[in-house]
Amino acid sequence: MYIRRDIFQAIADPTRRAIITLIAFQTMTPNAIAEHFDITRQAVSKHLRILTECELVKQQSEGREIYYQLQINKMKEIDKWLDQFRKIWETRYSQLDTLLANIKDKKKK
Amino acid sequence: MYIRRDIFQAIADPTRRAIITLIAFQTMTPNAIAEHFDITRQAVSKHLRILTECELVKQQSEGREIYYQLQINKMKEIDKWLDQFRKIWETRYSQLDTLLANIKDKKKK
DNA sequence: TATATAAGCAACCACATGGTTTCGCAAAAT
DNA sequence: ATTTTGCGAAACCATGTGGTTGCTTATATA
Repeated sequence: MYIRRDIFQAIADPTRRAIITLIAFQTMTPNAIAEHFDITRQAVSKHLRILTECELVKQQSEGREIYYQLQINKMKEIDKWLDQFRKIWETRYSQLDTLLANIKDKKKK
Repeated sequence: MYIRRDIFQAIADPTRRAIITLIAFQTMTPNAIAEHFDITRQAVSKHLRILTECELVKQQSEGREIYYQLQINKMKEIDKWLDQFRKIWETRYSQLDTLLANIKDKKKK
């Protein structure tokens, strides 16, 4: 067993996914984020630490407040990983298209 | 705490991601899969159980062998979740395009 | 200056996770 | 008929995870 702190582990937790969605459009402070959940601010802080560690989120201090911002580019890593499968499902679809075309063709004859 | 057995939790583990990639193109038996890793066949079996539970994988018995097949369509759920962010990063890119266009424009003048 | 507020950190806890070994069972091979 | 093989299930173990409470520090505000 080893310490994993990658983006896939980060998005595994539903609360973390909700936080990501929440701050996707505007930066937010831990307190503001915590208001949306039934967990303590400290728990939110721990989630934000994990998100920060895998660079999904960036801090921005403003006085005693810390605004957290989603690093949307990091999300593309998931998209990139999906690419290998996207190729497959597109192929399968085109095969289905061919199959359907053949059936159509046979009916005509 | 509650039991999570969703696709995001399934792909959180690196070994599980490797298994998914491995069987993406051809069905494989647990033994054949286990040969690719430094873990026991039983450990692979546990991973396959998790993948089966969230319907990422389907079994296909053939005598005493069981072939595991990736349900590629299930992978689209991740793609679907990414959609909300895809919109954002495409907007940011078009904003960047506008910015670059403006700079170009100013140079001309 | 004293106090309230925002946030991180540390210690703690119950339960989840990923691995192992051992076992049992059914199918194939001898 | 006996042995080998392929597999899953169960019990067990160390470590990870997600939450809590309590504390400290820094900035605002009375």
